[in-house]
Amino acid sequence: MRLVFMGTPDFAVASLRALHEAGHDIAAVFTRMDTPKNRGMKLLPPPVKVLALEYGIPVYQPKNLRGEDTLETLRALAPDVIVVAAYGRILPQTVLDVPKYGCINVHASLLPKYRGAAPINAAILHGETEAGVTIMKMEAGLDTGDMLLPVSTAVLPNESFGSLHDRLAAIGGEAIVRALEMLARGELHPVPQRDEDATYAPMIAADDCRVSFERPAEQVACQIRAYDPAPGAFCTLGGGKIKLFAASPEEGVQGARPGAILSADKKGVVIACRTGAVRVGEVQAAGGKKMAADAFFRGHSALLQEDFA
RNA sequence: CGCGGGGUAGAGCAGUUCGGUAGCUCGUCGGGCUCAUAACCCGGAGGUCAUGUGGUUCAAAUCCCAUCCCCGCAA
Repeated sequence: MRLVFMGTPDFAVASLRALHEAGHDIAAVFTRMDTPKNRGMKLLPPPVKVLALEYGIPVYQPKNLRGEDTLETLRALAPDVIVVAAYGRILPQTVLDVPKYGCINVHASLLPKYRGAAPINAAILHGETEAGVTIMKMEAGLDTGDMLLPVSTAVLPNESFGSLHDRLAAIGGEAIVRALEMLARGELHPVPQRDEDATYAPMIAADDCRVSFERPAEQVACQIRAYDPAPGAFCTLGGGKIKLFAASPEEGVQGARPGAILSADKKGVVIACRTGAVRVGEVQAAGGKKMAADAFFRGHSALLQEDFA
């Protein structure tokens, strides 16, 4: 099957690799432009671009997909299908119409739940016990197309975003390869999404990552795990910003002042919430590296007297 | 040249303002105590203070210069 791949971040890399290793003829890879700004203004290529170049696949990084020249390029590539995985751009109808079999998306949720940009974070944030990947037929709406192949996986207890992300990326790679096999055999059966069951997972805003201990411990723990390891849920301690990682609810704590440090040892620091408490295994203060909470407080013992806020 | 914090013992930090004996908590090793322990007591080992064998100085972790590396913010 001759295809064009569109994707940008690490999640898409797994799919690109799987397709390449399955022997598909990947005529070209479309990805976003190198981000010209980082600390020190470094130009960073998207992960998908790095792998594509490694494979010797032509890479295109158009500013948008509406330009006539881009459309011409796509048509000239004559793909049977376009595979999209976290490309980060809405595909206009003109692009959707190019391939014979249309455009197929690898989406990291069990649709119709969590349409949108940050489905994996949303699954953790909402305490889901099941997550997954849905291979879907793309249409003009945002993740609204017919479902072709859903694959689910259990969310482990206290699992963080990073771990689930990597697993779903791998599952996505396997699923898209399988879906293309089924497509070739005419075995794919589109199933419409029930729009009334749909929920959205919008892009993560900086404020989403701010932790408030004036909430139940379960929610606090989910929030911390939803942004672990990146971008990192944060709060303040002793006037400084501090990120929190490796969180789990702590049993048997009640009535403590929210934000108070109840204990700190090798297993982490226990912080009181509105109801219950959370145990945080790792922290990272501004300017510092991520480290075990135990190690952090060994060098900042005065902060043990402060409250998280 | 986007803004900013940092590099000191295996880990985390203090010391740098105002140059003058290398410190703290933990780990580690040895010993003691204990029914026992991640507890407690005593003792020891372990550091070219990121690099330049750079500059200033009688003397630099500390002041000056250059370089490398790590991280937060912003995008």
